[in-house]
Amino acid sequence: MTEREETVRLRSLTRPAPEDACELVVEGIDAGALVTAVGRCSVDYEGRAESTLGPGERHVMLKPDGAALVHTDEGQQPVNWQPPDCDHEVSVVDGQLLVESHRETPAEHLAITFESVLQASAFGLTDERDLSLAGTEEDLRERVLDDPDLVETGFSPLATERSTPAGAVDVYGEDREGRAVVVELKRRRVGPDAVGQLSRYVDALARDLHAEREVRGVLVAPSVTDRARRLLAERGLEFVSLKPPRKDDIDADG
Amino acid sequence: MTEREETVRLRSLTRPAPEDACELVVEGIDAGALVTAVGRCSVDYEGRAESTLGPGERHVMLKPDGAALVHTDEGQQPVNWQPPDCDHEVSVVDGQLLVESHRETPAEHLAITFESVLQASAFGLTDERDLSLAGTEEDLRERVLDDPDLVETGFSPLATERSTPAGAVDVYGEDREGRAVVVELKRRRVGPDAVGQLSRYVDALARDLHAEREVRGVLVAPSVTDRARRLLAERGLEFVSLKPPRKDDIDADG
DNA sequence: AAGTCGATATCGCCA
DNA sequence: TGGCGATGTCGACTT
Repeated sequence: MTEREETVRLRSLTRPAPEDACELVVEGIDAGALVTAVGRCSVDYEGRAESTLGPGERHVMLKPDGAALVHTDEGQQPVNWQPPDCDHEVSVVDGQLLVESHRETPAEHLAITFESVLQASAFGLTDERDLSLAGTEEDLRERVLDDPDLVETGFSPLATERSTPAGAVDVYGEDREGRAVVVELKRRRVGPDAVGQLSRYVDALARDLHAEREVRGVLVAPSVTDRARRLLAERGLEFVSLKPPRKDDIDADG
Repeated sequence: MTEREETVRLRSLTRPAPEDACELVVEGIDAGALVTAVGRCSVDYEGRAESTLGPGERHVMLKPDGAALVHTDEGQQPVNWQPPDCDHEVSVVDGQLLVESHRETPAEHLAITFESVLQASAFGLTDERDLSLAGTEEDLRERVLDDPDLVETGFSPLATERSTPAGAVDVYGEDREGRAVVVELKRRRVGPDAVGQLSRYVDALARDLHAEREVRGVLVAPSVTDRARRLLAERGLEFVSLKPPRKDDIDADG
């Protein structure tokens, strides 16, 4: 006989006593719910670095995959967090709700101590999570492979992610003269770091190929900064202005 | 005459009608509250890239600084978001709660359409926000400046953030022989990118200084990957193993 | 488990 | 405001 148990969609408590908040959070985590607790708390972290955060009112989210987020009223990023696959422990210590999250490799521990809880909620969520994203570097690569002349008339792509001792080259190919060409793609305006990356690949490939073989390096991006342009020139590297396609462009290609 | 208005600490609705959810969210935003809405929704984004996300149950957070976050039940990162300083608009369209967030420079628009709302809350939060963090690259720099012999016996730091045509050098100094030394600091194990960064600085400084002047490059980090070690060797660069101090070490220094 | 690199990276600092 | 680099970056993919 099977007990038909309806998934608990929502449990919520307003200004709960620490023991009641603890029970809701524990049962929510056990049930695979996304749990939130809002209230005045302090946060201590120790792991890859160390941090302490004095008392203040914050929004705490515990996800069923083991992630934890502490958000203040400002900023896109959480002020403290734990990544997915952490173990959450919830308890009441000295009359205060204590939420701890821990993982190994690397060893990291987060402790959130609540002076008071304004609201605690447990949400049973289901999500297909089918995000469709366009305008990435991969889209730019497909654009280049579809029409290599956008890089340069007569350019012939031979491989993507071609490995070198310095890392994998985005697009490797030959120009109309048969010279080796390393293409580094960036979806947005680039600075000196991208030039360094391209330069590394060109150097590594020049060592790998026979010495007499010339290797050209081409940075493909919407634009470059002044400093990046100078570095490109110093190293004999080239730049081609190209943006990742918009969704409409991709559709039109079909 | 001043009306003494107590800050609304918490307003919350369970399974509200779209109109009621809309009112709560609008008034919450106007009051400078952190607003959350949990429910089944679809999300469309257009800006630096483009994305669509089909229906699913998610947690939406609107911060008083203009940030917006859409969290699924998985992952540390939001599936969609807007950065701070965006303008939020809330309305009911075709009987559905619609939350929009927009900014210019760059032009970005986020639209969240709710099929249903499980819970909507507005939290009036106050936070001193005094995060203390240790174990950063800055801590590592202070450790090196306090005891330059940790880099090498006789090393003399002359400047931090010394500018070069390729960017600013973390620590610039001289070795016991009077040779110029570029030190690049990293708080954690490094890969090829850090070698490229150091290499750029050394090249740029060698150009800037008189040609006969030798410029050494030293990467200071806890450890390096194999590939990074090979790249260092190829370019005649050096590595010194050093970690950022823990909080206890910093205290002991005082 | 570790290496490598992209990201709507975000964030802070400085010119 | 844009450039530049750090981040407890995260996340995906490969080895």
